[in-house]
Amino acid sequence: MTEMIERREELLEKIVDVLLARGISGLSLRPLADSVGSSARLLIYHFGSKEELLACALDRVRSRIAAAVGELKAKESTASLEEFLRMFWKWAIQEPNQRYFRLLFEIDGLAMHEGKVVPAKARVAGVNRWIQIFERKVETLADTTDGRLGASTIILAAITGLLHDYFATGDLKRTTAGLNFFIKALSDQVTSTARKTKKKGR
Amino acid sequence: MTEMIERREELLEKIVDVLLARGISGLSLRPLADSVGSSARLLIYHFGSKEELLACALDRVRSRIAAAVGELKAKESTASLEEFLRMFWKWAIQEPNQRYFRLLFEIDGLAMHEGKVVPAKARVAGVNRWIQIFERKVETLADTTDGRLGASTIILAAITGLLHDYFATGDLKRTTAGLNFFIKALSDQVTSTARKTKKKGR
DNA sequence: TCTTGTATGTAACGACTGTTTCATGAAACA
DNA sequence: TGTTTCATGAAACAGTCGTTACATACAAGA
Repeated sequence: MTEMIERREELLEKIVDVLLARGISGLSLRPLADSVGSSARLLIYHFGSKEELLACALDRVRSRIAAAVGELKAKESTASLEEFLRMFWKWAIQEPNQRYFRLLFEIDGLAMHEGKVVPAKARVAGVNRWIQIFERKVETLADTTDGRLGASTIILAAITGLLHDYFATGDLKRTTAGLNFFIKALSDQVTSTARKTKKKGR
Repeated sequence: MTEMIERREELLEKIVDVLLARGISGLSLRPLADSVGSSARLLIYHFGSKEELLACALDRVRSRIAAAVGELKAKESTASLEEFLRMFWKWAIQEPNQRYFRLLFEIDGLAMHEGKVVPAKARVAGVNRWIQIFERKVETLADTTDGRLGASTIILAAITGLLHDYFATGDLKRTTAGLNFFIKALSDQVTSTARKTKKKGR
């Protein structure tokens, strides 16, 4: 009983590694099985079907990411938004974290059309749904809930877009320049919001 | 001779339509052929191989996009950066233009790992490489070439990220709020840059 | 009229897909 | 010891993949 679950977990970790290294599209059972030292027969035996296997593996990926992001957040909990953005960027483009985002981008890309290539469950792991990372950092940026939601959204979008750009072009200098420009614009927003808030006497 | 090319062009247009509607991943010859009223045999006959076919089709996609973007740019050539960004957003999320971006996101996603799923040629069509769209609009945002490159990069990244977000979540209200926040931050940058430039006596 | 080249259909090829069937070994439990 | 359960391998299944061989029209040029 426990042994079976253990073997499953063991396989799952290896599968996740393969997924992170080689991506999900075009992945088929036999080569995957070879990579993890197993057989297609056994993968089906342990997971029931390929779809279930992928669902489990991607769930595991999400857990890994959540844990890694949680660590980063805890470590930088006292950082300002600007500092945190720089930390996050630096963290996101370095291995092995970069692989997480590459895989998420791939999954989001596959979900752009209605095909059933990626199991439905997996989509919840997409790059979006990350808004809450910045939730406590944007309080100085806007004085309404809607404003703060917009601020979180654009911050996530900017980071997402910059990562997307960097992964596709490999141009670290230009993308970092983009981040710097963004952070500068945000800082100015902070001061102007602070000024406005003070003026309103809040 | 001409007839053969004509038939090829005819097929190509239909293939592009299918590509835009259904995406590229998992697309195989026989179903594609059915959709365009042909046969796998003939697709190979006309294009030599599936890879060549996809390369041609994606090149055609890129042409269509370039033409559409060219029109938009010409129409809004006198618009300010802020106006242009709103126009571009409105234009990008409406059909049929939305399909272009969905396909580009899918292709970029597939290119995140080294698989040969997408023909090499196709990658030049990615969402990046669009920097020059904003090249003449960012002059007021920074006073150095590097600064302007950073500005273009973050503008493209923000739009890219917002589109990515909208396509994945369908949340138009929040993503539009994000765009508004971004445009406001940009406007403030414009005025502060203008102030600085004036102060410098340029 | 005969030849030649273009267009198309039918069928097949070999490789690969996810999955299943059957067999067997080993271990745990009665 | 006998029975049952779990783990694994070998092989096959039915289907799809991109591609090709073969046959056959039809049209144009000699």
